[in-house]
Amino acid sequence: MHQERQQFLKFLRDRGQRVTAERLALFDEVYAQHQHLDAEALLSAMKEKGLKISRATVYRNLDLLVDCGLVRKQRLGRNRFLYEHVHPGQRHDHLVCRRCGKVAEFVSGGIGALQAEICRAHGFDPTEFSLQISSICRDCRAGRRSC
Amino acid sequence: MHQERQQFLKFLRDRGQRVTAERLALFDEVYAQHQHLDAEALLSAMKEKGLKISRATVYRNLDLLVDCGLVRKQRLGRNRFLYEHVHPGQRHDHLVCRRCGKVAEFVSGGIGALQAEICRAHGFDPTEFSLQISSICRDCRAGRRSC
DNA sequence: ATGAATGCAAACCTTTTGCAACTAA
DNA sequence: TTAGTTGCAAAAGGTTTGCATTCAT
Repeated sequence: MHQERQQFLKFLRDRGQRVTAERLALFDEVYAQHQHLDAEALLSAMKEKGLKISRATVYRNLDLLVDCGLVRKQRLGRNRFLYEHVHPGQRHDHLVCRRCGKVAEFVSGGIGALQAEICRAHGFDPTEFSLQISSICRDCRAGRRSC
Repeated sequence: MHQERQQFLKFLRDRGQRVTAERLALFDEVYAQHQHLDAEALLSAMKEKGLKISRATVYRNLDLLVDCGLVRKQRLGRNRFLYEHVHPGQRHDHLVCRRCGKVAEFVSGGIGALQAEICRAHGFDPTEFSLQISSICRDCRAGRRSC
C-alpha cells in the first residue's frame, strides 16, 4: 500500500498533476475498503469520517486512480460502476446476480487461459481482460426478497 | 420465427395480456435485426419505417419479450442495455471493448463447463448464466479513433 | 503568479413511472 | 364494458460538466 501510494504520487508528478488533500484522502479510503464500492458509498464513507470532498471530485479522482492502474472500474450489479483496488498477483473475477445485483468473487485459473485465447482470436488485448458471469443467486432463486 | 411468434402469442394469452399492433411491430423489428440493439436504436428504426410507437412502449415491451424468453437483455458496452433475440440451440457470449463499447460474439464450449461449475460453487443458477469478457479491442489499442 | 483542482448545481443519458386517453377482448 | 395498453411528459438514478473560486506549485 505504501508502494501503491508512491506509484500514485509518481503518476501525478509525471503528468504534472497536483497532489491534493482530496486525492490522498480518496486514495486512503479506497485502500481502507476491501469490498467493491460504488462512488456514492465512497463519498458517504468519507463524509462520515468528517472529510470534506464533493461528489464531483470523487468521480473525477476515481477515474484518475483507474488511469493510474491502481483501481478497477466495472459495471456490475444493476446500474452502477463498482470500484476496487487492484490486488497485485491474485486476479479474481465477478459473479453478479442479474436480479438483485449481488456480487461474488471467484478465482479460476482454468478460465484465464481460455479467455486469453478468445481475446487473441478476436483481436482483443489478452492481458487486460476481465470476466463477468451473470446469473441468478440462491436467494433470488428461492424467491426471497432479502437479497 | 413463426414458432417464436406463436410462442409470444401464447405467452400473452396465458397471462391475459393483449395482442397489440405495437407489440407485434416490436417483435417483428427485433427479429428483423441480427445485431445487438439498444432500445433507442430499435425505436428509431421503427420510426424510420413509419411505425407509430413510443419510447415507453418500446422499453415496456422489450422487457416483456425478455420475460417471454425470446430476448436476452444485457448490460454491454458502456451505459446501455443491449437486446438480441435468442437463437435456439447455439449459445454465444460477448466480448466488449472497455473503451469504445464494440461488441463481438464468441462461442466457447470449454468455458461453458467451467462457468457452470463456478455458478454451482457459489450458489448461482448454473443454467441461466451469461458471460462477458471486457478488454481493449484492436482499434483502440492502435489508438485509432475509428472504433 | 498561474494553471490545475475543487465544489456546486445544472446538464446528461438511459430507463422508469404516473396518469389520462384509448382500445382489445 | 372494462381492464390492460398506450403516449406523453415528468421523474429517477447514476455520472459528467461548466464555471467561478480556491489552491498547489
